[in-house]
Amino acid sequence: MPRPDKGTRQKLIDTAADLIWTSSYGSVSVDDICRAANVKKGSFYHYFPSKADLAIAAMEEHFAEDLEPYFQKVFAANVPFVQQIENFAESILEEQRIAQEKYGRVCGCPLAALGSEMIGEESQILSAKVQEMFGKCQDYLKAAISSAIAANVIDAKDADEKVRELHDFTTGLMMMGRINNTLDGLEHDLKPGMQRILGLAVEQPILKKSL
Amino acid sequence: MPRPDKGTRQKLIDTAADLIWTSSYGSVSVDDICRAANVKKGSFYHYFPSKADLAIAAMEEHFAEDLEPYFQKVFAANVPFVQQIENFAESILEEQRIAQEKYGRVCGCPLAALGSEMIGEESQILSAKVQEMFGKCQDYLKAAISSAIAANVIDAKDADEKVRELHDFTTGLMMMGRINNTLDGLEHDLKPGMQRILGLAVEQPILKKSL
DNA sequence: ATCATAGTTGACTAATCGGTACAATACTCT
DNA sequence: AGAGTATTGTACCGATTAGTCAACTATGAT
Repeated sequence: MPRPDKGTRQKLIDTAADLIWTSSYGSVSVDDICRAANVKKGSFYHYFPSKADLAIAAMEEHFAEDLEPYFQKVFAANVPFVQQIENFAESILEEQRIAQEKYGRVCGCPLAALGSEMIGEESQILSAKVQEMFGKCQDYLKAAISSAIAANVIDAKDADEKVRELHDFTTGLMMMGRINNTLDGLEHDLKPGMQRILGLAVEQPILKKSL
Repeated sequence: MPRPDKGTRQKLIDTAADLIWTSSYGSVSVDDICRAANVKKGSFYHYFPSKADLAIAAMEEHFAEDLEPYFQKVFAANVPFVQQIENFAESILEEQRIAQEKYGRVCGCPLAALGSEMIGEESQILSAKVQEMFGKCQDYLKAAISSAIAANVIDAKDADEKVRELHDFTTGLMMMGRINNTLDGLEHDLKPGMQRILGLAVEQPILKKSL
C-alpha cells in the first residue's frame, strides 16, 4: 500500500456532510463538494463511485462517530431512566446549538432532512439507509424504555408506541427548528414534552410555586 | 381579453404540486412538470416567471383551497374543543390516506418537506413562504386553544407553547410517515398524542376495561 | 373585417449536471 | 534506484438544467 489515503477521502465526507446538512442533497453538486474540499473531481470518483455513495458514507460516519457514541453514553445502563431522558434532551439541544454556532443557522436532523428529500423512485438506496439508521436509533430508545417499564419506573403498555412518540416528537421539533431557523421550540418544549410522553414528572422551568 | 386562460395555468399548478409533493422540489425539473402537464415550456414561462414562482403559487393554492377550509371547518366556533381536536387529528389522517391511495405512498406534510429542503442561501423566498403559511396554520390552533384555556376546558399557562407542541408533534409524525412510507405512526399516535399534550382525557383505543 | 392581444409553440441558449478517460505524479516496497 | 501502484489533475462527455425568444394562432372588441 503506497500512500495510506491520509485525508482526501475524509475531507470529502466532512465537506459533503456540512454542505448537505446546511442546504440539501439536491442543491449540492459534486463540483460544489470538490471545490469546498479543495479536491479535484478525479479524486472524488477515485474514492466514491457516485454522489449517492458519498452521501451514504457520510451518513454512516455520522452515525458511527456521532450518534452511536451519543446513545451509548446517554443510555448507559448505570444511569437512571429519568436522568437518561434528561441527558437525551440535553444532548440534542447541545448538538443543535453547536451546529447553529458553526453554520450560522439551525440545521435540524440531517437524517430526517435527507430522508424527506430522498423519497420518490430515484435513489431508494439513500432512503433505505435513512430508515435503517432511524431504526437503529429507535433500538436504543426501546431498550431504555423497555427496562424502565420492567422496573416500573414508568407506566406504559407498549414500549414501541412510546418509542415512536418520543422519536416523532423529537424529529418534529428538530424539523421545525430547521424550517423556522430557531432553537426556541427545542429549548422550551423538548425536555418537558419527552417527560410528558413518558408520564414522568415534568419539572417546572422557572417558577415552582403554584397559586 | 381574448381567451380566458381556461386550464393551462391550473394544470401546471396541480401537476407541480403532485410531482413535488411525491418527490422533492429539487428533483422535479421544469421539463418534468411540462411533460406531465402536457404543456410546452413556452407556456410555462408565459404564466410563471420562474420555477420558484410556480412553487409559490402551488403553495398558496394549497393553503387557500385545502388548508384554510379545513381549519375553518375543524375549528368552527360552535364545535366544542374536545371535538375540534378529534376532528383535527381525523382530518389529517384522512388527507394522508387519500394521498397514499392517490400517489401510492405516504407523502407527509408538503409544507414541511419543502421548507426543510429550501434552507440555505438560495430561494429564501420559498422558505419564507413556508414559514408564513405555517404561521397561519398556527394562528388557527392558537385561537382554538386560547378560547379553550379561557373557558377552562384545558389547563395551560401558555397557549403559544401548546400550539408549538401540537404543531411540532403533528409535523414530526407526518414527516416520519413520509420517510418510512407508513401511516402506522399517524394512525396510532396522532390523536392520543394531541390529547396528551393538551391534558385531555385520552380515550383508550380498543379495550375500555381496565384490570 | 380588422386589429390588438392573450395564449401557444418549438427551437434555442449558456451553464451546469454527474460521471469518465487517461496521463502525470507521488508514494511504498524491494 | 527502480518497479509498481495509489492518488491526483485536466480535459472532456452527453444529458439535463432553468430560462429566452420570435413566430404563430386563436379570440374578443370595435
